[in-house]
Amino acid sequence: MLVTQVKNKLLRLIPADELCRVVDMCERVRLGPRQILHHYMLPMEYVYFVERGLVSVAARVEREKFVEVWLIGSEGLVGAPIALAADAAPLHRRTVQVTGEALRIKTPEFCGLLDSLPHLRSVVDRYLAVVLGQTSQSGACNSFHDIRQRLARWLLIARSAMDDNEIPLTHGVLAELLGVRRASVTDSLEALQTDGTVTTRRGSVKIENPVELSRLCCGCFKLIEREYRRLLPASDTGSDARLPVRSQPQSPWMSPDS
Amino acid sequence: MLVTQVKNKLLRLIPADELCRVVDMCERVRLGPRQILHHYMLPMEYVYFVERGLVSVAARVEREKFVEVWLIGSEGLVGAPIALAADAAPLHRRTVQVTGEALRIKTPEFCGLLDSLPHLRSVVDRYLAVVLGQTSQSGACNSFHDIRQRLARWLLIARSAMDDNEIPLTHGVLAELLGVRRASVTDSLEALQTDGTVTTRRGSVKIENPVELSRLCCGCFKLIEREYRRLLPASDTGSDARLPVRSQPQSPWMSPDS
DNA sequence: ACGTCTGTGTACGCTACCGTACTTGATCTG
DNA sequence: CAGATCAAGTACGGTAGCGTACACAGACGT
Repeated sequence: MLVTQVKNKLLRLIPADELCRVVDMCERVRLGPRQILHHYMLPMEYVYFVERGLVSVAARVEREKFVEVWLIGSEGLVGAPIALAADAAPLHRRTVQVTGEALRIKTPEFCGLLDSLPHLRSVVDRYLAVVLGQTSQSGACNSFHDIRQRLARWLLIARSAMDDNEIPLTHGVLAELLGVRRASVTDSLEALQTDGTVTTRRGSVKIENPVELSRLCCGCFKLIEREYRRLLPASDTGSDARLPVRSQPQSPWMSPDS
Repeated sequence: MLVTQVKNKLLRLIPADELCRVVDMCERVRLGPRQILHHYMLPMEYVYFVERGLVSVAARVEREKFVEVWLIGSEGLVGAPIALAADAAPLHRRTVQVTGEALRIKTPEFCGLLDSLPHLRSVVDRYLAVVLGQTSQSGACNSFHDIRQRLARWLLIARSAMDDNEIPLTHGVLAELLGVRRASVTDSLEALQTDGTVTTRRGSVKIENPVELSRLCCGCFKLIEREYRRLLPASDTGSDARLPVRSQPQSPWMSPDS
């Protein structure tokens, strides 16, 4: 598999030698519509570095009723909590929401790589910190902001995760993910459309004006996005990104920048 | 400091030799009422192993308006996300809600210990997995269940965190934490009181019947509690528990300052 | 072209929860 | 003991979001 074709942003943050080791053990798979990558309360066979598409992680709140808790696109990894405890990811269900593809690797092999590839470990750890921030901020947002703002936040996060302004999902699916009525989504989307920030077609929402949308949204999105950028700065130079020097094994603590 | 007097449940899960190394670098401090252990967006100077009392972690949802995202008692650690990235914990504010005491250690020294004490690392990792589960489940719960159920969940989690049926907080504080009106808390508590599961005094709520309360609550609490027990089984023997460890201490990578 | 299916617009009554604010009761202070 | 302060109970109108339901429209297969 050609390393230079890897699109996953976490993988693109690790140096070429480690990247090769990882990619060698991966297989490229298609993420089919509504495919369940991980069932609720079952062991996780693979972890997936998403290359294209969108995967949602949802918590069970009732018999056969799930609400999304975080979102994974090409900036992330499906199954990251495995890195914290090999048996650590059973509360939630991972479902493909937008088809695409991913590099997948068997869980035990992934754990092995984490132990031998320090940059991979570091990137996954930092990604987990972002997920925790994103999830907790969204959770607070859920209990405080109205549906319109939460929908705006969701669309903006999805846009970042997919690197695409077009989000091919129906109102019904969006409603499920947000844990609200389908009709509420329709109403909110209409309002956003009136503001000129999005347009809708049957089965798809397109973000026309992200900047304006982000202004209409609550502050939660900006906090989440800033956190991602702070902990996982984008590598624009591909797999040859300059990588941070390993140093100061005694004290990796650093003071946050301004 | 006497190692045998350590009450923190995470510390009690690591073997005696590691425990001594940790405790040697800690100082025992009092957690005063309404004390802010970590301000929003500022570097974290210390991490705290809570020995008694209750600390809440809250996300900013508006100018000077915060909503709780998770809860820490003697079963946990204030500042755990530091273990994922030394600069990883700035989105939220940590406030003492119930006075008590804690063992605190300077952040850089904590990071150093993580790299040299594999059992400590393992316990903290697993605790982080629990926090992620708890936070995400609560977030979903926030957008789906009514105030009464969320209050019941909160009380049960607080009870586990404090190991005490008496939760010395006013309705006003509970309302702040849940992100709802003070009057709504009064109403819900009254309902729970009618059911005979709790009693209230001025400035305090006592759980009279945890089993029944947990039945009235949504399923979210049970999921959260089960996850804690699964990943961090209680050590009745003090310090001889065996949890899996990472094979390689490391992770000194720092993000390039931007 | 046809019926069929799935997605979207819209409506209606209902309830949980909100903002506000006033009253009563408990605790502290001088 | 008197007065001040803070917690808790209660009330009331307003509304966001709910469940349900139905009609219409774009897409699709035969």
